[in-house]
Formats: sequence, C-alpha cells, structure tokens
Amino acid sequence: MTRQRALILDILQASRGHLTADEIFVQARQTMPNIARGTVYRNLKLMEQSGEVGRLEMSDGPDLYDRAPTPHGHLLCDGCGMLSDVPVVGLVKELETAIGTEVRSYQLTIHYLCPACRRKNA
Amino acid sequence: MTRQRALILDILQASRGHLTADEIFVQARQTMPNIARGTVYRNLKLMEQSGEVGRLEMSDGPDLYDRAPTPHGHLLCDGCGMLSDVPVVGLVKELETAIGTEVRSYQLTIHYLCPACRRKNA
DNA sequence: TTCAAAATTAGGATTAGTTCCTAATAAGAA
DNA sequence: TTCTTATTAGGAACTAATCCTAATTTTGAA
Repeated sequence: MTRQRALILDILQASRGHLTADEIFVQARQTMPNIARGTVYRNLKLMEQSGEVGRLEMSDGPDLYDRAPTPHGHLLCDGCGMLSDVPVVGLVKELETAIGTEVRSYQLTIHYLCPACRRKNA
Repeated sequence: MTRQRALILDILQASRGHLTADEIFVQARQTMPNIARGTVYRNLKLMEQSGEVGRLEMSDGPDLYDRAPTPHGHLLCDGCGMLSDVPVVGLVKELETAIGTEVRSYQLTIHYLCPACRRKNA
C-alpha cells in the first residue's frame, strides 16, 4: 500500500458523493503536490478491479468513482444531472434466477426526473 | 430524414448484434463512399436521444449501438467478452415501486461467466 | 536495521474515441 | 422552382485515459 493509494482511498472515503478521477487528482495535489495524474488513474483502476471502489460510466463526461460498500444502483435525474445511490435489494438474486447462473457484478443506472425537475416540467 | 441517417438505421436494422460507431461507419462507406465519420456519430447521438437506437458503454473500448426495440439489459461475459441481450420482464415496474416515481429509461449490464468460460475456469 | 529485488511513481508523450468547425450541399416548404 | 434551413464532408481539435522510462519507494528476507 503506497502513500499515494492510501491518499486516494482517503479522499474517496471522505467524500460521500461520486468523484471523477480528475477531482480526486486535484484534491490529492493539495496534500501531495507531486502526485501524478497517471497514478490516480492507475490506482483507481486497480482498486476497481479488486472491488475496493466502484466505477460509474457517465454518458457525457468522465467516469465517476465511489466507495462501493455494497452492490447498488444509481439514480440519475435527466433534468439536472443529480446522481444518487439506490439500494436494489434482492436484485442480484432475481437476476440469477433469470439468467440461471451466478452474477459476478452488475451496473444499473436508472434515468428519471427528480421531484424538483418534475415540478419544473409540469 | 437524410440518406445518411437512413443508411445508418438500415445497417443497424440489418445487424442483429451490437455495433460500434466505427463499424457502422465502415459498413456505410461501402454503399456511400463519402460519408463522414462525424455524420455517423452525430446521427447515432440524435437517434439515441430520440430513443430510436440504444447505446451501451463498454468499460474497455468504444460504445456499442443496437436497435433498442424494447427495454432490455445486457449480459456480458467477463471471460470472453461475449455480449447478449437479456429481457428483464417487470424490472421497470419493480424499479418504479422502489423509487416511487416514473422510470424514463435504464441501463443494466450484468457481468457473469458464460457456460464455456465457466467450464474453462473449473 | 540493512539491503537488494520488485513494485510503483512522476512527468510527460501518446492514443482512442468522439466532438467541433466551416464552407459546401441537400432537404423541405411555399 | 426558389428560398430558407438543416445537414454534410473533411479534417482539425478536444478529452479522458493509458503508456513509457528513468528515478524513487516499498517490501520483506536476512
């Protein structure tokens, strides 16, 4: 465990939201001014592969990372872009029944309109 | 409806699988040698926004497009990369119950090991 | 603790996928 | 047809991410 990777993990732990690799890089620079962008990307990828962090691909813009404590889906408002987690209890089991074999992981992004945007649209 | 867009749609209709923008571009060139890459991308984006085609972001490589006839999930084998559609009947309803409002669309990618890769791993 | 081997880093170049730009062309309405 | 508006071709530009190499750090065995 290098200092760099520990720092990246810390930043992700501290943030309750979803961060881009670049946002993590900028934050990391504040405490470790020489850390390289490539180091952030590499460690994020390694930690994603080991399951320590989760990655969320956005259709418009860079990937977002979160701490991935438990499997969860993401709720994305098409109006304002607000992103939140949604626990999807029992989904894995259901999917496994549907496909007849073990699910290794899944990514679920649900597009909807958040209450504020729904009101605005009405 | 321009000839270019019609051609792109035709190619997607004819193909039963998932194509990258570049694969569509190459095929399109065969019947319309001057079509530009940007035209393919632009039309795919427009048709995605109108719901005519579906787009699937791959973690390693370019996006894939399909005809998006009905909402469906994707099954991706982590061993060999094979991709297939999976109808997820009733998922939308469930999700709507879970989040308490209308689902506009969703993207679901399930990672698993296909039978061949499972055998190989055992 | 010391030290060599192995892994990781910084810094920057490179790549891949996609978007953007502009003058020219095509489509659609009247 | 003729005019107006949208779209295209071609290629430059952009962005996120990866790759490269010499230098540094980490690891862990002695």
